[in-house]
Formats: sequence, structure tokens, C-alpha cells
Amino acid sequence: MGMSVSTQTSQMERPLEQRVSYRLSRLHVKLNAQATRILRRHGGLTLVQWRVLVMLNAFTETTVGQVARMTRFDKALISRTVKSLIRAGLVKARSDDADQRQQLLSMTASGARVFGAAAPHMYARQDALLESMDAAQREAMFDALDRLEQVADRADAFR
Amino acid sequence: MGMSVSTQTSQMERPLEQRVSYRLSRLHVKLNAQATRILRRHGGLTLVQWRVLVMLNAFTETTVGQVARMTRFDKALISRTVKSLIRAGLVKARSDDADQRQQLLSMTASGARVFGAAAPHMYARQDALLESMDAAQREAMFDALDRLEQVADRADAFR
DNA sequence: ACGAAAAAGTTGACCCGTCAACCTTTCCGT
DNA sequence: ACGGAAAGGTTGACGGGTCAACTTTTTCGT
Repeated sequence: MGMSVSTQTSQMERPLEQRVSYRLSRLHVKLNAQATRILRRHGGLTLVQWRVLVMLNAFTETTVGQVARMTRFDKALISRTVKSLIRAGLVKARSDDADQRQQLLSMTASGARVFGAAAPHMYARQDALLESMDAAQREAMFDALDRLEQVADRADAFR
Repeated sequence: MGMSVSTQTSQMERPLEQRVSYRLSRLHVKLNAQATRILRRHGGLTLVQWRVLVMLNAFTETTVGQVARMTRFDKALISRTVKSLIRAGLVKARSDDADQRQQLLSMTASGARVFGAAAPHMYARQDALLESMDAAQREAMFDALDRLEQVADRADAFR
């Protein structure tokens, strides 16, 4: 392991462990992989399908566009995912008389069953994550996430 | 906009805004998109290419495997990315006499130039992110990231 | 010192997610 | 009330990223 360590530029002013977006990316990948595994074991939903069902569970009769905005996923992705859910019989769509462009989506009984089977495991995981911190830490973290998101948004304007 | 709001199940016990992995994912997507944009403007590197060059900048003469482990990216991805960097003339490889399986990678002069052109912008962005928090908040956040990562790792074992 | 196991890397197949182009329906200013 | 702009959605193409299979080289136990 004797790697010559002569980093000709300053020996890493910003240790890797502390670079924000790098850490975030690592954690995000890990959590996603974990969620995907849980879903595969309990019903076989994909992560995006799960997120769509979460939305349909919270808001009965939603549309593709609304789900896309709420999840911040691309509407193309949501469109395809909804199609897959309809094909699988977990979601049904009925056309909206007031606006012919959109369709009102809702879970079928079978969709609710699949969702209900996966939910406890997904929520248990979420709880495990939150319970690793006390209230103050939790608040500090969400606060940090808020700030970072704001900075990212602001910086977008003039870069 | 009169969307009927009768969510028949409990009106969202866990408000979306507070779900950890959801927030993380949102922020991650945003930061990634921003970094990608900056790189496109200043030299045209992709994000993975950038991350590889960061590693080559910090550790002269590294290997594909080491970069993969350090960045936590898949080695297949690193292998392809390194190839693209070599094709672009930004990285060069020389075979290791002591181990014929691996190749020692380093930046070319032109690679260093491209890296040097993008670096100030990327680091400025990183600084802007960190400067949105004071020292205590920063520590709280990294602490939170550590905990979450640990929990995720531990949970992997028995799920 | 031999053979099995492990490590390094490459490749192909595949899915996820994004982008841009496009079609249809609705909105809205004049 | 008409025509252009905007909103909803779908589709095709593409790059990013993962997984599994495979080759070659090295390590290591006996």
C-alpha cells in the first residue's frame, strides 16, 4: 500500500469526506438501493412506482402532471410509470369531463393491496432513519437541507 | 384549481416535506444538475469525468479500482469513463511492472488544463453551499449524514 | 510449487431518468 | 370569437449508472 503520496498540488485542502455534494450523492445512492431492495422483496414495485402510489394514496384522483410536480420527477418518467401501473392493474384512470387533456388517476383495490403490503416496511425504514437522531439533530438536518436547496436554487439564476 | 382534497386516509401523517430520503433525493438531483451545468459551461466535462479527475489530481498514479472505491462509483462506470478521458487526451495510462492487471493513471498536461479551468467554479459552488451554514450547523449536518449512512449500512444486513 | 480463490478490469445487456420534439386541448388578450 | 400562447401529456433518443459474466493476473494455503 505504499502509494507514493506526493500530490503536487496542496494535499487536498478539502478532504473528500467533507465535500457536500459528494457525501449527499453517496448517501442518496445507498438509500435508494436499500429502498429498491425492500420493494423488490415486498411486492415487486419499483421505486418510482412506489412514489407514484404514495401520491395516489395521499391525494385521491390526481393527474400525471401533479404527481410529477410533487415528486419532482420528470413528467415523461411519471407518464411511463403510470402506464406500467395501469398495465399491472394497480392504477386506473378516468377522463376528466372538465378538462379533456388530463386523466384522473386513482389506485385500484389491487393497487391498494400491494401498496399496503409494502408500506409498513418502507415506513419502518424511514422511522429507523429518523430515530438515529434526536429531535434537535433532526431539525438541524432538515434545516441544512432547506438551506442547501435554497442556495442551489439561487445560484441557478446567475451561473 | 379546486382539486377535491378529500384524502380518505389520514391526511398524510408524515408530511412529504419531512421524509428523509425524499428530501435527500430532491436535493441530490438539484445539486447534480447544477454541477453538470457548470461543467458544461467550463470545459465540457461530464460529472463522472470530473470526479475521476478530482481523484487523479489528489492522488497521482491511481488505478481504476482505487478510483471506483474512492468515489463509490461502479467500476464498470469508471472503466468506461477513464477510457473516454484517455480518448480525449486528458488522461494517460502506463502499465505497472509490479502488477500486470492494472494500469497507473495520471492526468496529461491538457487534462490538468481542463481540470484547472473547471476547478475554480466547482470549488466556488462548493464554498457557496458550505457558507450558507455556520460551523455548528455544518457539523450537525455532516454528523447527520454520518448517522444516516451508518443506519443504512446496518439495516442492509438483515432486511 | 501447484491449483484454487481472489483481485483488476472489460464488456454487453439492461433500466432509470432527462431532454427535446411533438400533439392536443384549454386559456386569454384584443 | 379568433388566433397565439400556454398547459397536459406522450413518445423517441440518449447518456448515466448497475449488474452479471468473463478474462487475465496475482495471491495464498497446503
